[in-house]
Amino acid sequence: MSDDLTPRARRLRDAGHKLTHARLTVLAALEDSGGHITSSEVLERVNLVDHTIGRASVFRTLDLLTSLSIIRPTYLHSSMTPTYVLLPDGHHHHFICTRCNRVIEFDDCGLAQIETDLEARLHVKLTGHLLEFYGLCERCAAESTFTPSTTESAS
Amino acid sequence: MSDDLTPRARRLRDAGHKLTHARLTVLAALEDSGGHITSSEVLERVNLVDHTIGRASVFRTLDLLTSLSIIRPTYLHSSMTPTYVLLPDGHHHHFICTRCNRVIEFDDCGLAQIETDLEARLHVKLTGHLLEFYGLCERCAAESTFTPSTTESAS
DNA sequence: ATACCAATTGAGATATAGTATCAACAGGGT
DNA sequence: ACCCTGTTGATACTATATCTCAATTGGTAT
Repeated sequence: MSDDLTPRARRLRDAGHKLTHARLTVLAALEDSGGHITSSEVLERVNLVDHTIGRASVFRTLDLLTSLSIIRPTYLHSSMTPTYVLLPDGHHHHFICTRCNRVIEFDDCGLAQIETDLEARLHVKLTGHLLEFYGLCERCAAESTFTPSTTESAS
Repeated sequence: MSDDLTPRARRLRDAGHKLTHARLTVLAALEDSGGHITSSEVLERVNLVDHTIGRASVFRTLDLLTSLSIIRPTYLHSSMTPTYVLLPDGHHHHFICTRCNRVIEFDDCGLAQIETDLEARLHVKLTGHLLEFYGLCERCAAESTFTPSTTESAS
């Protein structure tokens, strides 16, 4: 019963999953990164630590962690690869500039009450949430004040 | 100036983009679907209407619409393909069961005040938001009350 | 209408991401 | 230590998205 596990590792085990080397390595890679990491980056980090871990296991672990609301895939950059965010307390919030892809994170969301209401209303058991705001960051908003595309001077 | 455009088409044009056949077709496909549609499904629908429209244009349009906060990619099923949701009034909210992937949508979110605060605090211009709740739906919650994995017959 | 120009397109080759398969292996309860 | 079952890793394979660039088209000025 060595309980020197990280909280997330414990959640994995408590949900009935084995704490395998591959899974713990993926989890460590995610935690080291601090979140906002793509699957390719996870693959890369995992490979540095132990190149015998297969790609399939990494993807399987990402899916597993997602189903446990430990991480959540989201789109930040291209429409190709998801970026995984850690959900420290089951939730995460950020702002994404849809022009330059800058991400601003923040903590408070004031959704506790809404969550409670929703559980009762939809008869569901919530494990977390992700709140994404998007728009233009300060700089991009200023730039698009001039002209939409190729900032041509209006004569 | 034929203004018999859909509101979303107008937003496209107002943002300085051309209303091309390809773009309008993709937009129509999205609107017909009602949202929660994968890129493959969009491709398929577009192809039915006009098979001369290239894949690249479909993806380009999806990215463009995303950058305008007209749609938003999100993960519902696998970690492979994003599912696009329409953002009718710039926002969207849903609950996703992390076990069976069922999606429950709902309208109210009470985030108007939070949005206003955030704009002032982060000095950004918000165009929309996506609020995802996840957890277990009623049925899945009931099932996992018994045994984690092999829960087949509830006697 | 017509002409013009830049934004946009389409085709498909290419790159990238994720999945399927299955024998071999290892976690963890007994 | 043993066993059972969940899990793994290798790789071939499929699915998905991007790149390139000549050709086209939307929209505006004429």
